[in-house]
Amino acid sequence: MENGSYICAVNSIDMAKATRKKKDPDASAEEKILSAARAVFTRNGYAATTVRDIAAEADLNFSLVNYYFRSKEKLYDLVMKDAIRQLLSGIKDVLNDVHTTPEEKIDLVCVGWIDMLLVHPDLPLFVMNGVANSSNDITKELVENNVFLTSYFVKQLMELHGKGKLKIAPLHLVMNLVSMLTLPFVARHLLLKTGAIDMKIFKAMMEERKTQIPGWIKLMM
Amino acid sequence: MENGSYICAVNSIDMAKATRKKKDPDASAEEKILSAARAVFTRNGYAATTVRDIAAEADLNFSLVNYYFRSKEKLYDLVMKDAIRQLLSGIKDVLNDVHTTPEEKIDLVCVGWIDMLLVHPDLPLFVMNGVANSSNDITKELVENNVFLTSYFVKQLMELHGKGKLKIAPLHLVMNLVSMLTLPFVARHLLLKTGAIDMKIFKAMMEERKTQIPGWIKLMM
DNA sequence: AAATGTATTAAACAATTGTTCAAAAATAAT
DNA sequence: ATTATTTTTGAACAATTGTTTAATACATTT
Repeated sequence: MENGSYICAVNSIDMAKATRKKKDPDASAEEKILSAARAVFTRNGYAATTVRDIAAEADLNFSLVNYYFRSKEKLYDLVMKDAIRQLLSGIKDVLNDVHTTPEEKIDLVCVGWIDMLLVHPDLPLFVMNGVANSSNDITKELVENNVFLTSYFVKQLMELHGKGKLKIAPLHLVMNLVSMLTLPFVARHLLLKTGAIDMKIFKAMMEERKTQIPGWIKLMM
Repeated sequence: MENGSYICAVNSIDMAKATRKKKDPDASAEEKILSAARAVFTRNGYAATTVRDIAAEADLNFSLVNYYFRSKEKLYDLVMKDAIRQLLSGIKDVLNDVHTTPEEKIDLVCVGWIDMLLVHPDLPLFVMNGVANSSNDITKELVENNVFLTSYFVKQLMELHGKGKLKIAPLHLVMNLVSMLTLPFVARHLLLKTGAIDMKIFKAMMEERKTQIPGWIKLMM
């Protein structure tokens, strides 16, 4: 890293922190804060989260949050960028594989996406809120992990659509796929709080959808 | 009523500015605060909204907010309950109509729901956030407008499903319907900010989906 | 052991928050 | 016109916020 870069040297105090050597094997404080921030931000959102909440979750003095991450906002941006990557980067690889058919991609995405959401069910709502009022930094992360129009999957679909071998418009197909995969997780509190279903049934349904959604999508094709 | 209630269009940035100026001078202070609260809460959420923000939006002294509504939280509960009603009560009537077939209900719900969301595109995300950390009062409003398991529509579907005249499980059908209708609005900032599509294309696609979603759903049946 | 650098703590900071309250202004009732 | 009631205002409040800073504890290097 360019320690001596004059641009960085302007703010020497901040840079000392930013370029701090992590040779210490006991860097658990920074890690603990980051993972605590992930938990609290995801649970309560940016505005409802305090620096002291994060420190309490990490069981550390609250000054350490600013010591390691300089500000609440910078820490949030970090967490949000990770969340976006977690949400999108997985399906990005699948959809850009040149050796699989569109049908195979759909099968893989459905299983992978739902498996991921079963582990991180709050991620979609968290990211959607973050995107709504996003900084330039976050928008950049979005573009880099964008998968909706630039993927090889969509390219394959557009080719089929041009030949008349695909009924549905590619963008509608992607919308339907993402919608059916994601919204149940976003809206699950509504189902659970009203007593419509319980958590056990919800999980079972999501397991079913791993194989059913590909079938429904293929009916549209 | 319906003067200051959720007046905003799909292009929330432009419309928010346009409608912010022309406030009804004849509206009472209480009404002005309520409609201002609707706008600010829906835009920024509960925690990021201050009583002074609401008063500024209503162009009134900030003490009047507590004078008329006793507390920020009570005002928020009021707005949230209205939002839930706005979101769910419409489709509730359609789905409980004993004189229409399931197919007819699907047609009506798709048009009505998308028309509503084109006028109030921020409503789903706002309500989903509200449900996630909801009070008993709000949960009650949810149950009363619950439509997912108690509706006549689902009853019709379960009867067909029992007779083997419906392939898809009723609950999955409802999930798919609501998902395909709603998620594009929740996730639209992601599409817009990445430059995948612009607002004009988005609106056009939503118009298409009014008639296409019923077709796709019927393929699953 | 001494010196140096890093990690952690506690205290303090100004700014902002929701809420209250008494006085003032406006309106209604007598 | 005088009184009574309601509406509006501005100031004040205690609590909480993110951030900074100086002092302390710990670790590593010399």
